[in-house]
Amino acid sequence: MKPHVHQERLSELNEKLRQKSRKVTAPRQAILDVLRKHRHPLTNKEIFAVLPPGECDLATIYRSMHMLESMRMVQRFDFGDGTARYELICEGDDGHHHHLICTRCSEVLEIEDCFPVALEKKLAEDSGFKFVTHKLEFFGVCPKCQGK
Amino acid sequence: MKPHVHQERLSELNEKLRQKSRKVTAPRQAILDVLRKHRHPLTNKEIFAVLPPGECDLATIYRSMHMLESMRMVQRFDFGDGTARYELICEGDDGHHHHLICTRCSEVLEIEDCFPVALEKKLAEDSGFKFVTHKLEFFGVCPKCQGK
DNA sequence: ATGTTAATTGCAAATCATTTGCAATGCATA
DNA sequence: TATGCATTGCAAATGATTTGCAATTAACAT
Ligand SMILES: [Mn+2]
Ligand SMILES: [Mn+2]
Ligand SMILES: [Zn+2]
Ligand SMILES: [Zn+2]
Repeated sequence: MKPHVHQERLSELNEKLRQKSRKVTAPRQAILDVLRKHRHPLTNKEIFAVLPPGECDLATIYRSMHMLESMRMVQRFDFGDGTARYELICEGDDGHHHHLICTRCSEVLEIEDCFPVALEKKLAEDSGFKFVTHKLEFFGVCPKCQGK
Repeated sequence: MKPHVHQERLSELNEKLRQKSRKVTAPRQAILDVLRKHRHPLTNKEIFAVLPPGECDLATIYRSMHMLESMRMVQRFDFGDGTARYELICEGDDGHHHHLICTRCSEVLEIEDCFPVALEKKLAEDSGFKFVTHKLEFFGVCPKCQGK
């Protein structure tokens, strides 16, 4: 890959990792590179499949995603099929957003709007709950799949 | 259990099952009885635990829930912990609703409001998707758990 | 009431995603 | 370069769910 891209990523990684006595390793760099190239959430197995053979063990990907999630570098999503998906969190973004998923071909649309924040507040007040968040995903049939 | 309750449930079951050459069996009746007694979603294991020993195999519960879901007698929910939960669908209801779950003690509050229907329409128009639905769950810390 | 037949069940083994133990390896810092 | 702790690969363990199959049973026609 291009050196400057590598450097850029590395320094960004360094920043966030060094503070927590975490190491910048080849597997972690490789995983972040994969996530960079995709705009939609990926499963661990998908990341593993994209990675050059022998580059990184699947168990390492699982461990890495947990770590990256805990340090807010990736956001975890659940499409209801029993498999976790992860997306890189962009600069100055909290990662919170939603998707519209085709139930036939699994195409994914990124959804910018986030409604329930308003409802969230109301819920928190009414229920006495604090730190209220939500998970929301939309499902439907995409234009291509509507034919049959 | 009381005879008339049994009859009531049995006839309701009969109605829905007979049409599809499905059988009214003891395990299915027992499972529905358990769901009747609970207002919040239950996992298959929870249903299994409540059932009298030897009443029904866990695999049978899994199979029954699939069937009951396919005939719209139960609604499946996903709280993001990798375990499916099911709730009985009441008469004249489509089962669609949401929850507010305490991330500390797992207490569940049923949420009546459903926002995203409006957003759903807009999404469908903008994207060309059809049959758009959504899954939405809220998470937070309940009053009891806020102490520490 | 009894027989026929297809649906259903229990049980064990198989799957699938995810986690974990542990010895070997590799980063960060002195 | 040496040291120490984080990290990795690999294999085995877990936990939820599914599945194959022979035995059982509900539904319905004798
Ligand atoms: Mn996304
Ligand atoms: Mn509910
Ligand atoms: Zn949102
Ligand atoms: Zn809703």
